[in-house]
Amino acid sequence: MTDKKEHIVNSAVELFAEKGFEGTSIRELAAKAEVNVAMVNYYFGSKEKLFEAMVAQKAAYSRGMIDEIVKDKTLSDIEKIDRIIDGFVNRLFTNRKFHRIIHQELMLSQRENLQQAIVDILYPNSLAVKTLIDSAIKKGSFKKVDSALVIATVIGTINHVLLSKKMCNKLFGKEDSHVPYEDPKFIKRVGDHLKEIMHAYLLKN
Amino acid sequence: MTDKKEHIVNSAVELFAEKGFEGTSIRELAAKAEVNVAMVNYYFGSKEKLFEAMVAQKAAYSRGMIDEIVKDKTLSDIEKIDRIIDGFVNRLFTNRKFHRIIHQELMLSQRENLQQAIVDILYPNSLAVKTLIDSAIKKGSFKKVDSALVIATVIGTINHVLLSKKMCNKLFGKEDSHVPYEDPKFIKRVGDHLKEIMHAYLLKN
Amino acid sequence: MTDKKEHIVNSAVELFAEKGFEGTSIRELAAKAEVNVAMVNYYFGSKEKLFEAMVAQKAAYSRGMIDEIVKDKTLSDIEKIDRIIDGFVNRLFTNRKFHRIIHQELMLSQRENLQQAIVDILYPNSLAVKTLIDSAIKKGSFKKVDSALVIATVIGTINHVLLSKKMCNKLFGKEDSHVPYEDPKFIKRVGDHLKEIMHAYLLKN
Amino acid sequence: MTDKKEHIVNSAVELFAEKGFEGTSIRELAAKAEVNVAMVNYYFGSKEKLFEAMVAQKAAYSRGMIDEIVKDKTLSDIEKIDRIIDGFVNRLFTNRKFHRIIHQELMLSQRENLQQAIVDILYPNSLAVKTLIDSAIKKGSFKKVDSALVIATVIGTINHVLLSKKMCNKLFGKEDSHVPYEDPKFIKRVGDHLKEIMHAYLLKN
DNA sequence: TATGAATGAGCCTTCATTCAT
DNA sequence: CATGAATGAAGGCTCATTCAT
Repeated sequence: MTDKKEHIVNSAVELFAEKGFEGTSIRELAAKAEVNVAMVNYYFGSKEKLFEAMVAQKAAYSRGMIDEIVKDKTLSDIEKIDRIIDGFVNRLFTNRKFHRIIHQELMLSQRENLQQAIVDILYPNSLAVKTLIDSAIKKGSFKKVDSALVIATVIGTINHVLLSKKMCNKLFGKEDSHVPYEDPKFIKRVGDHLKEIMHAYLLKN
Repeated sequence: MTDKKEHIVNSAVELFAEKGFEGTSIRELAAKAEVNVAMVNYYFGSKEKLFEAMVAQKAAYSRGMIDEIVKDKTLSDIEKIDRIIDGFVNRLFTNRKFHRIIHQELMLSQRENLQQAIVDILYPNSLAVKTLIDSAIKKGSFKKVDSALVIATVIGTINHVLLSKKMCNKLFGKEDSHVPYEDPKFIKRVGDHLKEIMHAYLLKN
Repeated sequence: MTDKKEHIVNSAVELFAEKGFEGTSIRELAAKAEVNVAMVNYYFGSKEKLFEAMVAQKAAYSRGMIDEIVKDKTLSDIEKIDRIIDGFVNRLFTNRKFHRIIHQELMLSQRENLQQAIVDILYPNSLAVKTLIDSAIKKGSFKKVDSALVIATVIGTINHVLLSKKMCNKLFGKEDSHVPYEDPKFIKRVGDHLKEIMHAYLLKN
Repeated sequence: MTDKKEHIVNSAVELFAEKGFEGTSIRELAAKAEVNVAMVNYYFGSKEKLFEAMVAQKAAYSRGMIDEIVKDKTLSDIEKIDRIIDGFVNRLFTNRKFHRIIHQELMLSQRENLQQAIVDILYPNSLAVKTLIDSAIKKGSFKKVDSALVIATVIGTINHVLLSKKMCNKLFGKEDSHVPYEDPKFIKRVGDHLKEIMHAYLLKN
């Protein structure tokens, strides 16, 4: 991919995350990427196709991680859960702007086919986690829990924390200028919380 | 509030939830509410002020519930948590369209002052839960946990489930036409999951 | 129809005749009609629908004339032909700008449904003339001629003269500034020419 | 002229005839001619100059034919008229796409200098026919007719028939898929009609 | 109070053209 | 000689809003 195309995509992530799809104008986007307004259509064909191209490119980060962890025979089931939690926390915090876009898009009923594409990308992750837990339950290493909802708790917790800087700072007693999402201590704290919850919830005492 | 004003606000909730703020046009809104296009500006002054008015009106539902539960001296701490979980599940499922809007709004950096208003509305809930847990920890009835993140897990889990009908149906093995958010069994299942998690996490074994 | 709508339609006739459909911009059109650019879409929905509305309105002039002449029992067949020629000459010269648009539109393969509409409007005229001639042939008052092509000769001759002022002036030895289409002598000349031709062609010697 | 240049010109004739000058984009044209978009400007300088080049090249076909017929001493005056009619019918039917463009161009007031060029090309034909008829009138072999309008009738009739396939098929009772312009019987019919008209009109009985 | 008409700004997109190689 | 990339202008259209009644 050429430099300019990539530059446009990166600017798009920023703006779409801040203002949403309809709230972002091509003029604004071109200004941020320092290219001509016509370039966006030249490269991507339309605003919507740029959006799709951005999703296709940036979504790559989410693939594969979970599978590798699940397959790893040196890890116990609960260790796998811990690794998966760390994996999600790191990826969602790192790619939080893109993740915000995905989040918005899933909520809206516009652009149905894009929604389908997103579901197709995210679903395998959820399924892999569910399968892992189900098999651990069968083996007797985990308690009988609602395996399909575990992933909702993990990702939901992270999402909720990523939702609003303002809310986050207020809850954790930081001043407004603090950026919790780049604070390693805070990131660790979220991971630890999830791991403790899951240990308590999944492991037989 | 006159009938027409309320009618407009209700149409606004529907459309803003489906299409977002920028994605919803006043013409569309007026058509759905079956009023004149000029009516919206006449009543509310502007599209943005209609949005704020809608938030102010619909947000009322979320106030008070938690406080009553916390104050109730006939309940144990864990019973209070159970009641709070049920309260959140019921309210978020019932008002899911409005909740979606709030969710979107918190994510975007547009309309800063509205964001502040939303935080001011939601924060007391979070604080009350945190305070409840902290006092239970002090009393020794709960384990030492990260009290500020408990609320994130509760609301985050619910939100994640409410995010996308498509994803939800896929994860829970239902066909595409199923509407999980109106299925009492599904709602109960989410509440049960959260209560089990919280019991395992908060209670000393 | 409101004044403004009619004003826009009239400006549209002028501009479309001079520059064609694609060659005319809505901004230009709005400027000529002294209305806001948004008015065109407000009233007509789109540039194309304005075009169709204009055709529908202006096409009315062409209906009925021929039928009346054909039905008139006080006229001989050749007198009817003469009247029809005069009718066509007058109408095409008077409405030459609109006629030019119709002419252009019939030539292009864009806007197929509009083309169909135009054919539906014009065809009855052609058919009525053909029927008149066929019946006169049967009666023995006209020679056996190719009745379907007579209308082509009448309208084609007028069209060709209306095609280009420049060409016309050159052929008839007038200076470039002359406007033949508003010169009654010239109009009469064209009518006389067609009548002489048709007399010679249709009447048995 | 190189192959590519000619290829572009030929594609231009097709597209300009179907969609008009403004309705045809350089991208479309380049796609049809299977050359780079920059090629058109590279070879011809601009879209307008391509148009002029196309006219200059394709207009050649119309020159000379009439002169040869007029000069031919073995033909009578009316035979010359017959030959001229056949010549026009054949040429206009064969080059009908290019002719359509010329026709459109004469009608519009854009591109004045191109219009002048077209008039300069077409006028000699008209003049030669007029001169032929005037001399025949002087000799007494033709009736005293409006010689300048004869050419309008001949070309106008052919044009009118070439105007719209749809209209033509309707008038001549053919189904919509029929292509009258490539039907030799139909072509002959138009020529015969014109010759009969001209015989009746020009010859003393 | 209520509304159809009207407005100017902005939208996304496409255009003919030019540039750098 | 040829071309993919790039550009500024203009295109048709929709927007939230205001006006006149």
